[in-house]
Amino acid sequence: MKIGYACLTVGVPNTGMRTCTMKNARSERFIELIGNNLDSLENMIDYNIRNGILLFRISSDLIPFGSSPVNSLKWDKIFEERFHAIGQKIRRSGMRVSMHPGQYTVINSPNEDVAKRAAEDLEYHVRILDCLGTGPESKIVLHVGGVYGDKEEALRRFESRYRVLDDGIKRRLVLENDEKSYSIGEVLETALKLNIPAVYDNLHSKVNPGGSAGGDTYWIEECRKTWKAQDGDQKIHYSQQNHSKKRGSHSDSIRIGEFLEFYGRVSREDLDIMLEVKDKNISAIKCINSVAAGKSIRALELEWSRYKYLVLQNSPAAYLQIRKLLKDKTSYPVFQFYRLVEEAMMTESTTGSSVNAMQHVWGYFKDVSTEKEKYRFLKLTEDFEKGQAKASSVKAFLYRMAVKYEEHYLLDSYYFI
DNA sequence: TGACGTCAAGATCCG
DNA sequence: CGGATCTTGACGTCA
Repeated sequence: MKIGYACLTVGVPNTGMRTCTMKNARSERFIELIGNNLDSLENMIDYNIRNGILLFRISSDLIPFGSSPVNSLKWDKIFEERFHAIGQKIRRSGMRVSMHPGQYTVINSPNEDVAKRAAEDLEYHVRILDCLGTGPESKIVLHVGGVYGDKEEALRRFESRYRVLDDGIKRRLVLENDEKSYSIGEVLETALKLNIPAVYDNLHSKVNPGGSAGGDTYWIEECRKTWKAQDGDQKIHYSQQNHSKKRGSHSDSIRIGEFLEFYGRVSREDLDIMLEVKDKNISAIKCINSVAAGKSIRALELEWSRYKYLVLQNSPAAYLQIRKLLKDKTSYPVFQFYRLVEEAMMTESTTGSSVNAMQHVWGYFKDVSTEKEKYRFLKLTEDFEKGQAKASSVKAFLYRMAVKYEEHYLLDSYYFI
């Protein structure tokens, strides 16, 4: 059982994907960007290994214009060794990586040109995974596509287009239900017919349940039948509704109570859960810690070191409660811990509590900073208290200080995200 | 023709 | 000048 996250790692330096616009699309630029992106990928993989995250989706942005004729670079050859080194880390750690072309890769389009580009895009994704040397359990997730006024016909077109895809694509391709057009029931029908593993997405299914009823456990059980031995463990997507956005929008963070309720119903050793959530790795660690019974409290102390100044900023009351909660070193009060963190995140910070947190962070620099820096901090906090400066400006300054004085404890903090 | 979603590049504004 | 903030780009479907 693995829990993971998609594409980007938040709050970790040098993990960003860079790209360029069409008008800057030149080989030299590509080489520079790909080099940067492979470094970022490696940093994300390293981070995942350090944090026990063994399920990860690699961003499609790894190679700029990777599936476009604009990029004719032999990037697989040029960066062969880099791919190999990163692939080795993935394989040796037992990490399972996947990819997921976006909503614009449409294999069943009536437009032949669109379908052809979609197939090329799938080839691009396969090439990345092949370069990394990952096995057939390393999947590429795809949606069925559009409806075009005739779903039967659109499904038939998906079928015929699928049949002529390369075997290299077929051994990795898996089909996911979407929130608009193809419900999990419809996806399953096609998946069974074409022998493609089906990925159940709980939120998509809630928004687009299709005709037949059936809950999470029912559909996961049905999808399980489409996963063969060589496909690896069954994989699902899990996300939660963002209540302040439109239906189907992913939440900023995973609400732990809601997750554990779901997990309690569906969990099994041979099921992998890919989280789709805005705060990515942060929620992944939260969920991993929460389902690990009897982990050492050190795991929570590590989490506390990342959350504490953010909690202090929003809710000094929660801050004190968590400190109390973590006093008993023989306990593992993971649920209460994350509930208190969530409570703090829902609390609006006051000017006073914000300044208090800023001063706690400043404490790291009090003795090492220059006079100019001391003055700057004083001025910034005064301005903030008078409403003449934003909290983000003060925090940006504190972050630069943390970088300059290499305060790793602070650099790992969620306070700056 | 614009909304949809996603992210960063690119442009512009501000002190 | 640097940092913060707004706009654009790249993709295909659908109203």
